[in-house]
Amino acid sequence: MSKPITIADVARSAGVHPATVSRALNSATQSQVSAATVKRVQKAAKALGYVPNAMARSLRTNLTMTVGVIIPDLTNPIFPPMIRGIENYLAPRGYTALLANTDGKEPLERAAVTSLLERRVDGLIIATGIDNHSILPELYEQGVTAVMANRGGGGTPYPQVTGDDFSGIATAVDYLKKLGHKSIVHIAGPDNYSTSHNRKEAFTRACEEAKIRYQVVSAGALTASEGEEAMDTLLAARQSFTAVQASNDLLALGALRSIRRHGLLCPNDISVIGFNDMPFAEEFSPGLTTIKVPLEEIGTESARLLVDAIQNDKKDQVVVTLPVSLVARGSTGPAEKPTKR
Amino acid sequence: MSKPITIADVARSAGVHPATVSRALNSATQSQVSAATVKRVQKAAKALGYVPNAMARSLRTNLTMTVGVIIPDLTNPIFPPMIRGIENYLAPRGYTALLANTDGKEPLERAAVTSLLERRVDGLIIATGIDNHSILPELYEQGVTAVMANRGGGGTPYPQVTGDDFSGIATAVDYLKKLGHKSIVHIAGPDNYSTSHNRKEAFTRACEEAKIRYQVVSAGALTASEGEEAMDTLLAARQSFTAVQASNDLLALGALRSIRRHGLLCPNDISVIGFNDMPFAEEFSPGLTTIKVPLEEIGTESARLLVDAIQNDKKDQVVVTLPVSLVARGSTGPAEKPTKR
DNA sequence: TAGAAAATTGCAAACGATTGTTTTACGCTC
DNA sequence: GAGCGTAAAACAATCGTTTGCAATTTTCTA
Repeated sequence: MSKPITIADVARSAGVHPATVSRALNSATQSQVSAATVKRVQKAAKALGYVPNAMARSLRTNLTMTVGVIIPDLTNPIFPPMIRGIENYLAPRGYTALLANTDGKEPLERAAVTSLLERRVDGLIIATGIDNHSILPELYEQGVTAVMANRGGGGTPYPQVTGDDFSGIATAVDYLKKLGHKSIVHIAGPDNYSTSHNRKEAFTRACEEAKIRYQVVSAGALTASEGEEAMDTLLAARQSFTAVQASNDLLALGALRSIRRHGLLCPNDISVIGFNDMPFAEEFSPGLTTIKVPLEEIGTESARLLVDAIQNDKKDQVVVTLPVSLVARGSTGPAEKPTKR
Repeated sequence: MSKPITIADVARSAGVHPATVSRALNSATQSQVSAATVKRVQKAAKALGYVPNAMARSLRTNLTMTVGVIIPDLTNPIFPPMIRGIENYLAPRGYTALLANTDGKEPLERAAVTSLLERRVDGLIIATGIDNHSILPELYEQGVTAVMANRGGGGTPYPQVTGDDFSGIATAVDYLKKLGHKSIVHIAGPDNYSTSHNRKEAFTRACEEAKIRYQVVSAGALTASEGEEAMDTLLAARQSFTAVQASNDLLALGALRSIRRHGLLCPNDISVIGFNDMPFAEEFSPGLTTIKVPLEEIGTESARLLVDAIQNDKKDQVVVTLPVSLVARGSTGPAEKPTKR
């Protein structure tokens, strides 16, 4: 930031041409330079504290070795593990991830995408949930390489990586059924999130197949407070149900709060089961039974697909569905347990 | 990625010189161009789908409008709020944050810093805790603009933004004293983290001033499992204490687990109080009494200082200490409550 | 209406790397 | 010792912008 050392400075100091410095410092072209000069150049570079200018390089090579990651909200605990997975795959391969938070708002998402495209990212990993806005087709048309993580492709043939929502929900419903529950409720998220939509669909299907009485309520957003509100209205209506399956763990958390606030006991009065197995779900009170989604693996796999698409110019739509599993904790128990109510 | 539209294409299409396009599209220089041509250029740019190349621009202007953010571990829940604060300040000012995870390991941190410097970030926000490694002085010597978030400057005069560890600990100790506790334990983090160190110091000082019997044990890392282990050994030694104050909430969480596993009750047998008020601390069982640190504000403030330093070339060491407050929840209660043990 | 001032626009040189194409130098063979 | 092949280094163009300066046009002013 004070004294910018360029390749020309190094060249002068080593007594060679800039082109030779460039070749000597790049492992792919080092063979074109005699071992002696490589040594000399490296020494000079180190002595001067030369730091290559990635922008100048990218301008010339048309490669930024940079990947944009678009997420709705970093404070939602399911994302950090995904990002970790992404970075774990990317870093050893020389790529850097550029994170962009969008709060799930379309204008912010547009701005983020624009900013990333201006920076000429080599590709995009998109994890924001909203399905129906127009960005995706636009991107696809522009020829932008991208992968969808934990969301659908919004009509585009982009590769997708998700957890297995259908089997997860089926497992949850089955588990509740085995515990003796005969009437259960699904707290769904907004329907324009592909995961919310899928889970809701999976739920109704699973219940019908299992011949269990069910009911679906919708929360306005995937947050604890929305979950709490949904449960409040459910309890106020004094519906008869003994278990709740929520579209994600935050909604389930809200449900737990509401149950507690109404003086009821979980799981004695109502069992609750979430989805995702977000960090700290086991610390809830009671510990949350949920469907474990391999979040970090979703990240890794997305990154893998993206790098593959970038490097091999692949265009085929791959859909990777990762297996999920039930984690039983304290928030679920047998129905009709002999208790007050 | 398919057809790169450049400023020259726009110029041709609008029938003007590239320089005019550049000026017409940049709000700072728009005044130098007639309103009519601005319109024409903008229309042409939109029609062609022109996306400016940020790298070419940066190369010329020597400004990337980019800030590097170095954190040890994104999955530690105290960081997402900080990052949110940073981005909230940065985004409206045209800056983009580049995140780098380092896992707290020095080699990874070096690699991250290198990568960021190659990308010519305008400045760095550093939130990794380890105090004694040599990167900081090197950076300072190189003239790199940086701000320390939630950590010390490691001997450099970089600006710092932290929560008020001393008053926070004092408040916690005072609170425990008022509850009647007469012997308390501090679970400290690694001593080379400036916050751990400060909190430990603050603790011993506060206890001595309050004339309370105290004891300090050290955890190997700031994780729940280390906290659990520390508490295990404490309980195994059957020390006489009625309250624990942990260096951060994760350690406190570990303590809660250990207490539960030993068949003891919190707060009846032992009170626990954490530090940070990380997200979901209130969901623990019992809800964790802790010292609330304004994490998001730390982020905002760090970003503010950094942008200030970048734009005004400031070099003075500012130290911002933000006020903290006690949040009382279920994990603390009166000492000597008439209960088993 | 000539001439000067002001407003536009065009020109061309950077910024710092990479890389295809020479040029130079060296070591052999015959 | 001339000719040739090859290795090593140099040359120069290029990537897409921005911006100081010059050239041109427009707008005033007297």
